Amino acid sequence: MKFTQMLTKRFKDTPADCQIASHIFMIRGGYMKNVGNGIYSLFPITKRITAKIENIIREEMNRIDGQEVLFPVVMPGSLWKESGRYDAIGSELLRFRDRSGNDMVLGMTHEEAAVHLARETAESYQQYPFMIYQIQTKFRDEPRARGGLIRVREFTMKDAYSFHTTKEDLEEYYMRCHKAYERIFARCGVPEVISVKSDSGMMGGKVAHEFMLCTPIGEDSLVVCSNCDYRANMENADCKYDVLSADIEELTKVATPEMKTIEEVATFLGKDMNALMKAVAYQKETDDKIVIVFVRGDLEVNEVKLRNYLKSEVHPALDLENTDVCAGFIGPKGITEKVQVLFDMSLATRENFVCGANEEGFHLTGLNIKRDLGDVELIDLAKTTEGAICPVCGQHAITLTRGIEVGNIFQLGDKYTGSMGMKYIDQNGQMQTPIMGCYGIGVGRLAASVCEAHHDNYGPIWPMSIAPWQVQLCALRADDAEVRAFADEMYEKLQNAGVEVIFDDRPVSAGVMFSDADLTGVPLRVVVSPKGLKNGTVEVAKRDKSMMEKIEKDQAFDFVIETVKAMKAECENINI
RNA sequence: CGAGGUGUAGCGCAGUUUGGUAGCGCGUUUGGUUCGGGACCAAAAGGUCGCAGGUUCAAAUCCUGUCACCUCGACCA
Repeated sequence: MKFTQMLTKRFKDTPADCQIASHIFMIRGGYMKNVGNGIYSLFPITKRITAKIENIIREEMNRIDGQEVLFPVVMPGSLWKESGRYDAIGSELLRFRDRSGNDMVLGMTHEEAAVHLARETAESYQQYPFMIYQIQTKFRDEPRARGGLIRVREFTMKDAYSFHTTKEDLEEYYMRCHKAYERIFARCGVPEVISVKSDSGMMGGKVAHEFMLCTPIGEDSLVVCSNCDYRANMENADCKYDVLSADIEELTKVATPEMKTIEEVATFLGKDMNALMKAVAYQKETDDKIVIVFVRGDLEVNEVKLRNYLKSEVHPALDLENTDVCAGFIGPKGITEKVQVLFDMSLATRENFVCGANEEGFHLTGLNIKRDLGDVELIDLAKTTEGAICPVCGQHAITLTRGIEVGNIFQLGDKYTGSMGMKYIDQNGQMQTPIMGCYGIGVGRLAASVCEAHHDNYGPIWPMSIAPWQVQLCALRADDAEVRAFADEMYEKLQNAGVEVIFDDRPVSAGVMFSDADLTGVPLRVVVSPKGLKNGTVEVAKRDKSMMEKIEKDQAFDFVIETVKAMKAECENINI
């Protein structure tokens, strides 16, 4: 590709709306153009990167016996009504009507389509197991797109669906897929991507993992044990606590006028935050009932755990009028029966809690759960914290970090095959429901994540495996006859040798050419200049600055070929 | 959905307080001089100031509405 012929434009100034590195560079470097909220057109440079990522994904999916298919982007709503998700999913599912007035949806994921495709096709146990996948456009009407390609509404996704006759077979295949994902991320130049135990969310199913690139700009909070290999998304990280023993005190009512927040009460009574019992109020979406969650004062409620326990969407309760609870002084003792009350596990860790007295201006001290409340069910509903106890190894080794979710895998079980009536005939001639797994990777998000992981102040540093081109050939002074002739010949020879070359043949100054090359992020750069040719050399440099050499011009071609080959091999040298 | 912010040339911005008919830098085009880290000189093109309505002799500027985009939040009773 010659630069002079390419549809591209770069910007010196950081666009006003960009906050994170990948977004800044991908706008400044002319990688993409915003079309609407969370919707982008991709320029050739980005299409080349995503095509390479897609090929790596395709190779790895095929390695685990995946069969590539293509589902439709637009589906009849009736298909989604079969699984129940037409009504279960909120407004992120874009619904519309066709000219006949039929309900239609834009595909945001394709479990329904996968079951639809397979259910009349895989009739016999002999056809199992199998996996089908596609690489295709998804649309999710996200409440808030952000960060360039990190969170968009329309995006390309690889989504795979496996079908099995036994749980053991699903579990085994799930692990194969886990390994394939590790290979994909390693080959794309981000071997640091980790898998964490995750909540299955709207997908349903029990076991799920997310693949996360750890970075401060990540949208998810991750819980990582620094002592063992326990890793989980904050959303469903298990909690474990030390138990503090103490002499049991009397239950006493104390005046705490105007003390409504945990901090105020703790300070006023001279107690630690963890001696308080905090009440957090929620409203269930299913029946609008108010739920009060009691949790230790130093902890926070994990709403995902709460949602899963209640099997209902929950919202912070803003209005406690007409509930008979005394805002600011809510306590478990003598609380109104109009609300549902839940107790977090953390309340088992100590005695003598301070809690609201359900009376304006008063709290109770010395609350002993067993003595004062009887046998109450303690549920794990809290968020874990930095330095907490690891639920696996038991050490105080929990650390919190943030991550971008670049992929996920789920064991779905029979959620879709069951609801959509998929059956096969087993060895005994009996009708059975197969079980499923599903496996996704966001292609554009992965590209942006690689940029997040590999960039410097001047632009992205693409790994050789997914770089838009392998070599950037810069002709400094393309108007110089000798330079032009040498660069033209080098371009020709490299192309003939199968090397992907972007040839900057513009008559621009060195500064412009180098800045643009930095933004392009091609891993190997060859600079042909009058000065160099006078000394009989061309310059060969790596984008990551780990190499810069002057090579005899007669040997330059061979040197570049060898270097590209070595850098490619380095990307493929993974031990998974 | 809640709060805050911003909409003026392809990009970055000034101008809005105090109404007077739009400007700067980058980029683009043309000509010339330069040439190894975003060169210089000269000339030129490019904007119904997000949109709609209102006030006024006069609106980018004031008022009302609306749309779009950005950031934070969606939890401590």
